[in-house]
Amino acid sequence: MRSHYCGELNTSHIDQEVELCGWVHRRRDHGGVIFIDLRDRKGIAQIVYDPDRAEPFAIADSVRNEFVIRISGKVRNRPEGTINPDMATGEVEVLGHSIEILNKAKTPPFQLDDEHVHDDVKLKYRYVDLRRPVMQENLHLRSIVVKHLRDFLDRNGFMDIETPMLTKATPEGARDYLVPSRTHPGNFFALPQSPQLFKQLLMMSGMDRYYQIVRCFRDEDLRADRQPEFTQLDIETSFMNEDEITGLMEEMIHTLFKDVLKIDLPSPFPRVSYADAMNRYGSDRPDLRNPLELTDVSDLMKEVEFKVFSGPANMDNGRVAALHLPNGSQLSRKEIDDYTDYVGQFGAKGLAYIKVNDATKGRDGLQSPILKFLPDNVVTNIMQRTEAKDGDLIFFGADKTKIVNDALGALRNRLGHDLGLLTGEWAPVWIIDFPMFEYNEDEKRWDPLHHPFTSPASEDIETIKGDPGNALSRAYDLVLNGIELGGGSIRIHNSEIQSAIFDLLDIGPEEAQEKFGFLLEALGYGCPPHGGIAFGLDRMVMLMAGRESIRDVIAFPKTQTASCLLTSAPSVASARQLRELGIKLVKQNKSD
RNA sequence: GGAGUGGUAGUUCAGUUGGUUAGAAUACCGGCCUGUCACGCCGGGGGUCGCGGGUUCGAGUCCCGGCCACUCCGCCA
Repeated sequence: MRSHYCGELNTSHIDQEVELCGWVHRRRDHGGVIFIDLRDRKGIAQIVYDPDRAEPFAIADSVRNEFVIRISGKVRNRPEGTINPDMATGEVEVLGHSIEILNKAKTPPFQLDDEHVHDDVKLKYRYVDLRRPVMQENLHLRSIVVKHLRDFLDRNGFMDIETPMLTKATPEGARDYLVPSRTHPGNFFALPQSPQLFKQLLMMSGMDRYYQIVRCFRDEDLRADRQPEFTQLDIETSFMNEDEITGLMEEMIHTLFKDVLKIDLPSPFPRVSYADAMNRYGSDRPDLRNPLELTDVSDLMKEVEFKVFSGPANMDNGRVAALHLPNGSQLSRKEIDDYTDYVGQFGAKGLAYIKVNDATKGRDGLQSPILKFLPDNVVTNIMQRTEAKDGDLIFFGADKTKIVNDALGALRNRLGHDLGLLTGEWAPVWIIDFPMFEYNEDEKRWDPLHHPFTSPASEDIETIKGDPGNALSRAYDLVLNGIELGGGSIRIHNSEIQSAIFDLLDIGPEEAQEKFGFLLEALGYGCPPHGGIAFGLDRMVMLMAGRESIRDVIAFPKTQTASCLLTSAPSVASARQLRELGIKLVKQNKSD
C-alpha cells in the first residue's frame, strides 16, 4: 500500500492498492452504486463502490461535498463506454474498500465550479476559493516562478539577504504604513516601501550581488494591479553598468519564460527612449502588441486659426497629436462619443476626428467637424504624415502635453483592445533615457522621476542645474504588454553629486541629514559604483498566468479599500494597547 | 477626494407603469434509479429585496444619505 495523489493515477497503477486523501468533490448514488469524485491538489479521481463486484465497505450516508476523507482501494480500468474524455476523471478508477471521514464539512458558501461568484464572497471564504483548480494553478505557478528566479540568481552569484521590515521612512514618495514604537512613545517605524537604501548600503558593505524577494508596503489607493502590500524581486549589483544589468535581467526573464511557459521572448528586447515612447505611444509603458501610434502635428497647427489647436501648438508644454486608426471610419457616432467621454477622464476637453472617405478627392473626400478650420496644406500634411487611407479615421488631441499623452495613450490602448488589434502574445520593451526630473506645478519645484539617488547620465552638475528639464538619468524600466514589470537605475555613488542633486530637489542639508544622513555618511566610507532593479513579482506572475488582477496570484489579497474580508482587518485596537503605545485617539471609533 | 457599474434565496441572476402570496437556474434536504461524471425523474425547505430615512393608501421598484464590492481618474512605479 502506498499513498498517491489523484492526478498521478494512470493505467500503470492497475491492480495496485492505493490510499487517497482529499476532498469529496461530488458524490452521486445510482441504485446500489456509489460514486465519489475525490479531489486533491493534483486532480480528480473517481472512487466506485459497487456491491456486486467488491467486498462491501461502510460508506457513511453523510459523506457530502467538501468532506475531507481518506479512501483505500484498488486501481482498475474503467468499464467500456464509461470514459468521458471531457470530464476531469480519467481512464482508471479506484474500487474502494474502506473509507475514513477525516473531517466533515458544511455545504460550501458558493459552488466551486461557478466562475461568476462575486469577489466579496470569494474573499470572505478565501480558503474555499483557493481550492478551485485555477487558483491552485496560479499559486503553483507563482511558486515555480520564484524557484526559477532564485535558481537563476544563485547561478549568477547573487546572495539573498534580508532587510528590516521595521525601518525608517524611505524616500519613494508614497504614503508610509506606520508602526508605533512602544519603547519610544510618540515615535514610529515605517514599513518599507522598498529596501532601496538598505540594498545600497549592502553595496557599500561589499555584498556586490544582492537579491531579495521582499514584501513592500505603500499606503495608496488600490487598483487591479496594485495592493497595499506587494512582493518585489529586489536586486542590486556593484561595478555593473546599465547595459550589463539590463542584459543580465533580460537573460533572467528570457530563461524564466522559456523554462516555465515554453515561450521564446524576442531577443534582444527592444529599447525605446522615454521621449520616443511618449511621442509615439503617449505612455512610458507602451503595449507594443498594439500597432497604433501617435503622430505629432504640433508644428502644422501653429498658424491655424482654430485656437483649440493653435493654442497648445504654441505652448511650451502643449502638444497637438494625431492617432491614426486604420478602418476606423466604421466607428459609429455613438462609439466616437463614448471614446470622447473616455478621454475626458484624462482631462481631454474633446476628441476631434477626421474620417477618410476618399483620399484622392482631397478635402472633399474627408468628413470632419473640424475640417473647415484647417487650411488645405495642413490637411494635406496630416494625410501624408499619418499615411491615412480610405476608410481610416484620425483622432486628434490638443492640450497640455501631459493631457494629450494621457488621453491619446489611453485611447490607443482602449482601441487596441476594443477592436482586437493586438498582434503577438508577448511584447517586452526596455524604456531608457528617462528624464532626471519632472516639474511639480503644484509645489513649484523639481521632483525626481525615479528617486533622488538615481545617477544622472551626465556628471556635469552645472549643465544639469542650468536645464534640469532636459537632464537624463541612468534609469531603465522593463515593460511587458503595457504593464510595468520592473524598474531600476544606476545610483549615485559620489557624495558631491548626491549633495548637488539634493540641492536641486530643494532638499536642504538639514532635511537630507535627518532623512538619510546614514546613507550620506556611508557614501563617505568608500562606495562602489552600483545599480539595480526591482521587479513586481505579483504582476509578473499575473501576466504569466494570463490573469487581469494581481489578486488572482496572491493567496490572501486585500479589497479596494485595503481591508481583509477574511480576517476583518484592520480593526480597532484596545484602549490598553493604545495606552501602552502612548497613542490617544482624537476621534473615537464608533464601536469603542 | 472624484466618476462609473453592481448589491433581491447559500450562489448566479430576472423582477414590466409603484399594486395579490417576490420568481428562475443551480446549490441544499427527502424519495426513485446498477456505470454516473452539468446524470435523470418526483417532491420539499429556503428571502431583513445591503442599511437608514423620506414620498405614497401601497416601495424590491421613486427620492435623499451612509455602507460594501469591483473598474477607472487623482494618488502610487
